[in-house]
Amino acid sequence: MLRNLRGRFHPFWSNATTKVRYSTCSADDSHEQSSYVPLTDHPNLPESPNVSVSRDTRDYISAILTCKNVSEVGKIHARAIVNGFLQDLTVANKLLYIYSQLRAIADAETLFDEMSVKDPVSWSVMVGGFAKTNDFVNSLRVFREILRSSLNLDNYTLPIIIRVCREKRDVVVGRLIHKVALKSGMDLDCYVCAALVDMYAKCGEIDDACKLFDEMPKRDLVTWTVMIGACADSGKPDESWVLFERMRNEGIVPDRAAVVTIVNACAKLGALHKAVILHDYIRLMNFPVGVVLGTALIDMHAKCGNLDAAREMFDSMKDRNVISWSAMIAAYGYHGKATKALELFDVMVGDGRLPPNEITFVSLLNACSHAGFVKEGLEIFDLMTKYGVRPNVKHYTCMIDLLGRAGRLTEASGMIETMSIQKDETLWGSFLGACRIHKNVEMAEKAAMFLLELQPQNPGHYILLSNIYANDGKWEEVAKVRNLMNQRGLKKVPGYTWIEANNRTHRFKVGDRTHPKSKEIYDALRDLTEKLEEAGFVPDTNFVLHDVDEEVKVGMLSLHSEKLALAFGLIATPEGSLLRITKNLRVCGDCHSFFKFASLVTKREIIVRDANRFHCFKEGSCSCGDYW
DNA sequence: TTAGGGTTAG
Repeated sequence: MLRNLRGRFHPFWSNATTKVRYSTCSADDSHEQSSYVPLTDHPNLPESPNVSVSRDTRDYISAILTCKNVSEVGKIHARAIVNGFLQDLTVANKLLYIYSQLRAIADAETLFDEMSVKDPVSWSVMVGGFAKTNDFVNSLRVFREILRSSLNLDNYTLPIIIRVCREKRDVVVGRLIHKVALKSGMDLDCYVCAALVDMYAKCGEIDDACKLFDEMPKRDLVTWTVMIGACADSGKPDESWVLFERMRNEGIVPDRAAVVTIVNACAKLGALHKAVILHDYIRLMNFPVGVVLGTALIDMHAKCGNLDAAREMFDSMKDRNVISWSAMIAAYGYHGKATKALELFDVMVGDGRLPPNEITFVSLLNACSHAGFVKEGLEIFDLMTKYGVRPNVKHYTCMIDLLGRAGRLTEASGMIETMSIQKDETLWGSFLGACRIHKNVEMAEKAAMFLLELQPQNPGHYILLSNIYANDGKWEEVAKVRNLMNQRGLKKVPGYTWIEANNRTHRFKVGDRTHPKSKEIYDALRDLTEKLEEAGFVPDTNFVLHDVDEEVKVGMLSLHSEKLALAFGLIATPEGSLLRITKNLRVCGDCHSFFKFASLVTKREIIVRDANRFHCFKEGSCSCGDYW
């Protein structure tokens, strides 16, 4: 834009560099040198933009702020040059700012380079301008120039650059910047601290995030919101709920972003009762339910097991975007309702206004995979390219899952071999899972080798491989894998199961004896196991070695956290009522059969939330369509 | 004059 302005609006542009002009022109003599020309009458100026400007700085500022596009800014920029107002840092900075807001970073950069005098605001705006266009390299470059200069760090630039570290997931640089800021002796305000907490949390350093949050003398709404989201993202959504309550007790009223964050945390918690309370609160407070909050509510209800409430929310929304549609399609998918997911997709594309995106297709393929809809899944996979969506590794993973679960291992293997994109551990994990279900040791070995190469520090892969060998009676191989795991100092971290009973959430881990009703729980489990055995339940020995370390601790019984939660649910809720168990692990085959028999024997409907799907056990059947 | 937080999958 500026290149176009040269020579067109001011003769100086055509025969000298701007740097010379600025170097000979100080704030004191600017008017004298530019011999003021009325803004509206200068012969070289184009038609007046549709904004009111005057010679006064304040008028320039307000005129700049009314600009809706770069062309309008360019016209005011030209007038500022002509009338010598570019010497005014307030005007120049505002131009820089508006260029960066409009993502015209090249124009901002040209102006910045031409400014002979710059203040901290100019630098800060440039750091932010590059960050806004995701040009993190240049954003960091400008920030480094600030560090090298005599300029002081300030509370405006720091949040921007910390955010850049967050986006790059670069906690090393983020931590370094934090240290430099502390060393400078400045007081870090809420903006900086919120950015730091968020950066640490998104980089997986939740302990650092918590420490900083706890040490803050004062916290505002955004800081609380960041911490609530951080807990949810790091697998502690129950703590998000406690923090939200604490925040409100301190008199801080949540805004829409905070509400979306806690709704998201509640979705991860999978607590039906809390979901109801939260939605009631949102209605009571009259929070406008726009697209974002509406979509978060769809997701929350669905993940808390209430598919009808999710659909009701979806239907009530005035505006929906591709995320809202994808969330509803995904919800049908992990509830085992592939037909509904496919129908909704047809409605979405039939309307034609919202093209499906990558995630819509992942959700659809997942729905097909969980329900065993191989033919439909293959059709959807072919359809993707028609909508301009190129299959990525996640789509391929769904396809491997789909074909693998259906026992079409050779086809799945062929797809892996011919795909041109990089294979990741999830893809191999999916294939390995299928090999295990269909007891193909040879293919499983191959997949496991790739997995161990990709993630040598993941104990889950070693356990899976040793279980596959154990299944095949290859005890020497089992010992080798176990030894390798021990040599590398790897131990499987036990997962937790949550169950909601009487409006409270209880958490169990394998062999847990910390619950106050522990004795009753174990008695109930023993009784139930006896009844299930009478009804024909045989423990699945394929999973004997699963979490073997914990099993040694609890003796001969395979007390997985899921089973403890189920036993607690049976004693804590009235007979005949619905049981909802939400968890963060894959339900193993043994537990899956255990739930199936339990629903038959206890006449209860049991809903279990797995890592990424729901299983609804009713009178000995599972509606999820998952086959084990 | 410049700054921080929110929605879908895996």
